[in-house]
Amino acid sequence: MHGDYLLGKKAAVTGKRGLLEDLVLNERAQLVLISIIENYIQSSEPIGSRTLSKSIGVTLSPATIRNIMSDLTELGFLIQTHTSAGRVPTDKAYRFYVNSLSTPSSVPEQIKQKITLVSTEQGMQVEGILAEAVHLLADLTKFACVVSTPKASVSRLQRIELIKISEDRILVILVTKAGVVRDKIIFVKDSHSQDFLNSVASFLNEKFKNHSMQEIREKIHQYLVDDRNRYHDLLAQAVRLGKKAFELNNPGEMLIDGQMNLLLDSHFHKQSSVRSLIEAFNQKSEIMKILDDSMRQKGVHIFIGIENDFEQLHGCSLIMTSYRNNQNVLGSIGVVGPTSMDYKRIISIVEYTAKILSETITERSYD
Amino acid sequence: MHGDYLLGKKAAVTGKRGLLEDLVLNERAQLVLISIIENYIQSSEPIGSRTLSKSIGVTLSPATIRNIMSDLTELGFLIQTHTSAGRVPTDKAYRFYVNSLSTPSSVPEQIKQKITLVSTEQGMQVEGILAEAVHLLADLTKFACVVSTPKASVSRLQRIELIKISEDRILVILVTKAGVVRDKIIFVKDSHSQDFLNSVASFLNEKFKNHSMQEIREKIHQYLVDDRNRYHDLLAQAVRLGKKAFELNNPGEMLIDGQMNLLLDSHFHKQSSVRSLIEAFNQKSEIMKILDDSMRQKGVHIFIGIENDFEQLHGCSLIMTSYRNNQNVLGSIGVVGPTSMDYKRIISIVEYTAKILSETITERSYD
DNA sequence: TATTAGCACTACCACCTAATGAGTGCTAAA
DNA sequence: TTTAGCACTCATTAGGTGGTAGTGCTAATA
Repeated sequence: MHGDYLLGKKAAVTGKRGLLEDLVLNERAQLVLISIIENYIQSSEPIGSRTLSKSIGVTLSPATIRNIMSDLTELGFLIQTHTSAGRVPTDKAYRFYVNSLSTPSSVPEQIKQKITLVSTEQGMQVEGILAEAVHLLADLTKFACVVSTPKASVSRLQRIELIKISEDRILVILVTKAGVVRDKIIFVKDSHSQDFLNSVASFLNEKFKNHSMQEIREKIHQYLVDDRNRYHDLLAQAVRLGKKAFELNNPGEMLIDGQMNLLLDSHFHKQSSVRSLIEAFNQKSEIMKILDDSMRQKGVHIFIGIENDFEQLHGCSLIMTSYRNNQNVLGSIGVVGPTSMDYKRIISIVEYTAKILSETITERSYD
Repeated sequence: MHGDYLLGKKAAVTGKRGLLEDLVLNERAQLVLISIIENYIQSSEPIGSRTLSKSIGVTLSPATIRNIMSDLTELGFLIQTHTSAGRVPTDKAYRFYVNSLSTPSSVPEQIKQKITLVSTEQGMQVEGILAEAVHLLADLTKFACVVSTPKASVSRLQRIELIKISEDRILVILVTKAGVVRDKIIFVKDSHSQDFLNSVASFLNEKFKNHSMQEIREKIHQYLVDDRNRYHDLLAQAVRLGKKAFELNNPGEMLIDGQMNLLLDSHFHKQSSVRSLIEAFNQKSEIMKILDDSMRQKGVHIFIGIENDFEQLHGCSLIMTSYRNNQNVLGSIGVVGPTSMDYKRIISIVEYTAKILSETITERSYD
């Protein structure tokens, strides 16, 4: 048993592990661990002491490395698939590795050029831009990629339009500040003239322009409970139609691309993991939750292995980040891949894609 | 050599094969062939003479069956993976099988109920209905399913609306008779007032309501080349804006669902076929072509193996059919699966789903 | 005391072999 | 025309072998 052998001074003095574990590994152990991880990311094969002793920069004999490996295994950073096999990093190891990545690596110029292409086409709808972005990301990373469409509740109103389609149907067009156009049809009992609908629309526009859908719904609710408004005909009708128009029936959507890429990856070859991947992508709501969470905080979010709450994705790592216009965070975009992905590379690509996506959407926004 | 042994009377008299080959197999040979196919569809394993002699209805000794099989092999209906293996049906056999399916089998009540669910939700956009339909189809068949959105060119105008979004941007809303709402933003040099846009829109509505986009584009082109119209200011502007508004920039889209289902199928386990499937679904335009073709003719279209023109899909069979409202064929929907799929079952499900989809969309149409 | 060399041991892997069995084609008898 | 019988083929499986890449432990070394 080597025990304290790996521990840095802090831990050696206090004897504590737990939360401090990252600090606890001495430099050489860190070097070995990172080296194993990077080798494994490249080769996808268990790393042995001899192999490592050659590829590692410092001169360390296989035996020494074995000792270190043995301790790392005991600390839960490595596992062996069987007695006489090399070591494979655990989720914990990847977490350590990702935490140790201080300087974000830059995206190669060649890839940057590919990503910039998204923004060229004019007049494209926001959904089209998102679809192109997620497709591009899937193509570059060769993993599955997801993007959520701009959240209806946070986006602010640029304009509402009511169009009489038939006696009992009204087409509602909502244009948000972010340039997203949403249409839906509402059903009414009494027929209204187009002129009347125009007045209602201009009333709603005046009242609610620049407010978020969330706010609008709240205000409408207030109008509704205030009895005084009953006697003002236009107002009453406007509120009634507005309630339907702004009702949240769009549950927030997401686009997926490159799901099949995952199945080329050797880590997902087992029948069982294919099945759970299929289930995962069928049940979009769970992935949606993760995307939503990533919207709330800044920067890139990384979920390694079991760190995400969705059991079907426990064999995967997720790299998520948000995109925005210059006013609001709109949605998020990210990658789903094997835990042994090349984090440096993928993180930087996701980050850069989100940046370009944000710029492209900002250009089209009305703020 | 048994040669004529299998041939029906017609062929025995004339000695012709070629196009008549279907007629050429005598009844017993047909029975054997169909039995092999149905067994193989169930088991996905090469069928031997002994197995077949048990499962087949008529009493035929393995030896007899071997003779028949031998001839069927020679005629190109069966192949052997190796000398001592059972027989596997060829594309030609499936074609024969599908042609021989006269009475379309009915969909089980249980599945019918599932399919009817699509139509329940009110106020859903057409795209949403399509997405649900294709998802359902993928779920029921456990294969990949595709659906094309209603073609812009054939759909007829219900209403156009022009909304000033900013000084140089106009939001165009097109509502088609089928209930599809398309929006796009066009860029203009000179600023127009909303009032002016309203006049333009009502002019366009009056002129073009009920016309197909294709027709409208042609008419606009005529206006443009007619010099007399230059001096009519509203008309000239209307035509200019109309040209942009009706320009076909929406290349026709399609939705895919259940791609990953294919990878559970044993026939696609090889690396190479996974790769070509990924390519196939990445290059949507080719699948789009097939969907488009299926729109032009009535009924269910079946492409077995190499019968479709898209090389990446030569290992697959496609079952396609169109959906419509009560006026027009709008698009098509179908399944991509292994050549050894259960044709009876899949065909009936595709047919029924398209029927329900058509009904649902007809309800929402404005004709 | 930390490191390393040496050694016994383990388990996968690739290769071979032989036995099994499901399938065939051919021939001769019913 | 059908079928029984037989020789043959070849994929698959199980068992056995040597090689290899890895381990852990111990003793020697710097």
